[in-house]
Amino acid sequence: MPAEIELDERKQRVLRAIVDDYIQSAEPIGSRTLARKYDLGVSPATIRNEMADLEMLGYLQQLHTSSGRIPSSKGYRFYVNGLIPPKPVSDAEKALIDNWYRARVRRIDEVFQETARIISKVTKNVSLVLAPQMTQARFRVLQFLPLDSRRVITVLMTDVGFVENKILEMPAGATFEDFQRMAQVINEKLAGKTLAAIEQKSLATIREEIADEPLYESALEVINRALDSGRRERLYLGGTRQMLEQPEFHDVEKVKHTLMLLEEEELIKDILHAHMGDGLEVTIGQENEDSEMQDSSIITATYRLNGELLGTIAVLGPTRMEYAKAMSLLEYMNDNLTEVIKRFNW
Amino acid sequence: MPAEIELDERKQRVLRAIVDDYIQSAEPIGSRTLARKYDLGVSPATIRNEMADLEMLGYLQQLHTSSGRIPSSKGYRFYVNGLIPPKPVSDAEKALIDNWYRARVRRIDEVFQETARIISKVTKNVSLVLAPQMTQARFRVLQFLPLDSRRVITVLMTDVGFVENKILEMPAGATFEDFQRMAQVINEKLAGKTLAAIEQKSLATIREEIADEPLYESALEVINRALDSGRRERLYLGGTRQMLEQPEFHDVEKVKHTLMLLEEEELIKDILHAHMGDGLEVTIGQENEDSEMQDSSIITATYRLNGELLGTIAVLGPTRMEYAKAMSLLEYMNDNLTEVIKRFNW
DNA sequence: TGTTAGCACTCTCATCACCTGAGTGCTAAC
DNA sequence: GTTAGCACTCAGGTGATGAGAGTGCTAACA
Repeated sequence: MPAEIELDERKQRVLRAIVDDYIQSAEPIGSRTLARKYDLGVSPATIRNEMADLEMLGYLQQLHTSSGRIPSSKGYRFYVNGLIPPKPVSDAEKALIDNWYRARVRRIDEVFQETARIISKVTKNVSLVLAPQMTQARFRVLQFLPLDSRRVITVLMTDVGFVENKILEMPAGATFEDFQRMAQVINEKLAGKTLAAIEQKSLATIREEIADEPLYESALEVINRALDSGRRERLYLGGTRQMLEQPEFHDVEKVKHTLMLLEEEELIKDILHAHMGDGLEVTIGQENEDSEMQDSSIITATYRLNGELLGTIAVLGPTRMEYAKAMSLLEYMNDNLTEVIKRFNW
Repeated sequence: MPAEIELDERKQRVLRAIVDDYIQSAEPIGSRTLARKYDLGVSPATIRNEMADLEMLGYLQQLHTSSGRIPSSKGYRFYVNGLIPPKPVSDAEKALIDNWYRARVRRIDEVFQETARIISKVTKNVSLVLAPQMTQARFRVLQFLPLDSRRVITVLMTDVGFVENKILEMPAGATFEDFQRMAQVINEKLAGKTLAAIEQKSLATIREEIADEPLYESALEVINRALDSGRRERLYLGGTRQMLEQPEFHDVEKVKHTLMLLEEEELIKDILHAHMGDGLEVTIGQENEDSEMQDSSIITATYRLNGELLGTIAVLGPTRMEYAKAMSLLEYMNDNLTEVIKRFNW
């Protein structure tokens, strides 16, 4: 039976009023106060009946016999799918956000850090930003630069300006020319390849060719290191302070629990990956597969550049969350992020 | 009147027992329980008299008429100066710490991040690590590398491998040779100078000389940016989760307060600078000048390399803190940090 | 037949009185 | 100088009480 038939128009109005109110107040609400605060055109008794029905159908729940109702995961889901009032990001907020970026962002990683910060600041919840892998970046050049008589700086660059560098000690017999030769071989082999395409095989052939050079091990290490950190997706967090504003976290134990969860970087990344799709995705309470997340909701948005999937931004909070606000903010930040990244000549 | 005369031996023993106990339990303690738990050789009544004296002299304080005593700032001070039981870092802990560094640290900034993490993990308090400025690093070379027909990568290096890089768009008429020429001028002027020594004056002369080159503004911007981030001391924080373990932070408001304080990066840096001296410094509760810190203690240690002041590491927590443990840990981390930094060819 | 008023009932939460336990200061005896 | 004893204080737990917000059910009404 489709949802449209399951809930008639009045039930929907009641449900919406309850969710709206609970999102604001974090308190269960009963029929009388609901009738007083919202103009539903019917008496508390009628609302009571509707509420009883809604509870039967699983949209509401009651903490104990005589307290008001609160929305269940199913209730929030219905609300998000159909009842949610639009709450677009205001022009003033947009201007604020733009300025913020301009003032604070200089390096590319700061883009992600600031994005996380902004999201948490506005939503007063934890924000997650998964920065893109750089496996699609192309190997540009490996350079050795003499530092002094016994040391060289190694610099590896890709076409997005991603740079890995290390200082190497020259062994006794080596000269700077040895390094130059070695660099030439490496550059010929790897130039233009994506980091993803540089596999052990191509490294092995290089290894053979330069095996008699001094320090060839170190040179390969620099490359490997660049590959490693290029493959690594970085996760940026924000809002571990802001979340304390939510009444849900007035209990220190809950705070601890959430912080523990957030420390599991791999787990968080997995969750974000699972939601990586197109556009906005909202996962509410018990819809989460992970048992740790059953009383949290997470909203994710995937950002792309030229059609290519780059990463994900997300808001994580209690199921009682300002979905409308968070959703439109994520949507805006998503577009914005793409723009900002473009500015960085990604 | 010197402290040695002010407190006779028995008073000292009583004070020490009280501080030891309070550091463990976080509860005020009274004469009877004190007599039961610690073998002081006298009756509760006698202890009561001593405690009354200690309170008169300002070493103890009472929250209300009939609860036990807790140490005052002055009490902690006396304890730290003379009564503190040595609590050296065990060999097992040392091994653990070493492994930790080895497993997690690859880049130089990770050294500081991990140091902060270790300190907070062991002390269950907030840790602060102020990383050294790089103003003493020497300008090594500015390089332009062609990326494609319209873009170049700019890389600026110092003798400690500190690298700043940016991708520049080439304007219509410019050629790569223009950049090479420009780089030559800049390198001649700046090579070997410390970042601190590169002032507006020398930049101005360069500006004059290359003013007719395309994109000279961008080149100078890269240099300026390197100077900026070289001058900036980075602050690493750790333990905002661990601090929740302390009973002092069972109240969410306190947590908020501390997190707010920690967000004031400049303030924190000022505080660390103020304590930058030689060796270990302990500042207890009301000894802090900042009014926000009156019920916190901070222990700082300054690390150096070849006699040169590099930075500061610190533990920040409630006045009730395991001073002995924190102090010996900081001392050890201090030495350790110097060693690790050396390994990075700083 | 759907809506509403009324009523009895439930449950949480705040308040108050009360008691207990841990602590104190003071005094007198050892 | 030390200690036992005693009267006193105060925080925190326990239990009773009542208010307030909520419910479900029934009967009356349009």
